[in-house]
Amino acid sequence: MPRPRSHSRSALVDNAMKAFWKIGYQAVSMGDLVRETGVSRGGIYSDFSGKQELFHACLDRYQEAVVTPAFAQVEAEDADIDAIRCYFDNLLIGFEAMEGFGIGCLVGNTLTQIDPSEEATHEKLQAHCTRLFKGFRKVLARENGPNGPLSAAELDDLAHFTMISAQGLWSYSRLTDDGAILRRYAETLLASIETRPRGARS
Amino acid sequence: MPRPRSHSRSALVDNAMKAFWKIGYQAVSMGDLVRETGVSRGGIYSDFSGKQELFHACLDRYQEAVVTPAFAQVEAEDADIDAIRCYFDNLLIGFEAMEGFGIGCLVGNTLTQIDPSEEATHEKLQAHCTRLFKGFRKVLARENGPNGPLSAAELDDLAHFTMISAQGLWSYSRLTDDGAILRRYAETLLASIETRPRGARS
DNA sequence: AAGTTACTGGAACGAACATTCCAAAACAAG
DNA sequence: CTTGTTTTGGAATGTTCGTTCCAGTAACTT
Repeated sequence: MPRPRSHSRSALVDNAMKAFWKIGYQAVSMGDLVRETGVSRGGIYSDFSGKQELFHACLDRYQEAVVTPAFAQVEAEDADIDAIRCYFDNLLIGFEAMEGFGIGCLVGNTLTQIDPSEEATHEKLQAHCTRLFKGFRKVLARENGPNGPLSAAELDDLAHFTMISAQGLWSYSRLTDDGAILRRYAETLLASIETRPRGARS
Repeated sequence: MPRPRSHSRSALVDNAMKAFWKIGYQAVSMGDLVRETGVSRGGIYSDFSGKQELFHACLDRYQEAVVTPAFAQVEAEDADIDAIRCYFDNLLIGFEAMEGFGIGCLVGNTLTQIDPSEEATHEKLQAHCTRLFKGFRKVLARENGPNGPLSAAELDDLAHFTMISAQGLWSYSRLTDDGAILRRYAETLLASIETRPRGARS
């Protein structure tokens, strides 16, 4: 007898995520969200207690709908260093396909808009970075092999290096519309990374 | 006969800059600015047409009061690659001296809060990145020498690499309070850069 | 002293905001 | 159809925002 939902919760979150991504957490208004999601104010507030809770759901959705597919090759059990190359290559295909400036990474964008006292949000952002770190770290360790030239601490460093540089790439994609610069950045980065576990230096 | 100013314009901009830096362009309110600068609403509006114009003045002030001193060694006429090392080292001393999370770079923070249609702001951010790029580029070219292993295009790439990575470092300083990770990031970056003009590889 | 200018503190304003509320509409089941 | 439930569009509410305004006061000149 109850009327079923006319809007799906996941479609709501999906569109809201895109709005937060494009416009930014602070700048987006509930009016924007109503327009972009096609769900009424009442509908949104019946599913979420407010803007922040909806945003948290969007951060989770970002992980599963954006990060998981993009990062799948790196997180695969048998991934080698070419998976990292592939990950960056796919990012760049995205940048190059886009006209005008990029919109960056939702996590990176949010990072500069909240202050660390909003702990729940802050922890989600940290979790994202930890996820990337662990993904890279595992691949680099495999590439290094059981008796490779890199110590555990050096693997940590290199994985952090990769993760933070990837964030820099996303961030700079908002500022330049020259995909070639971004591509050469990624190539320089990959060259730096690939040299290491293959034993060119300690 | 006119009464002289009781507040200095540069102190106003200086304090406003800090507020924008800490709290963010979108999140800071005129009330915050009044409190942080100690200048009344009327005083602010008599010097600036509004929040945005004040912010632009703050971006300019950031260049001269923050970037210029921090970057002076790199921009010096006789700078060599140790100047770059020194630049990062000073950044890290700053990170390590700070308790809790960092506040990032005003430019990097702003980058994710405005959309590119605000052209005047966007151009100021691009100018900042160009400045860093040119500073690094000149040092790397000098280090490379007139007949060094790196071509002009490779010098461009490496300078972009350094600049974007520096932005990544600033950005990640907002997310971690572990200065050691940031320091090792910088060391890995410097190791990558230093290998190149010294001819270890083409 | 008077005159002139500059700043303050806060009131006032309209716009925009997040959130709440509800009458009407849409739908499903009987 | 009727009844029960859910969703909608938009009005209403109370807050906060950027901005304007001004009476009072402080500082300087003559």
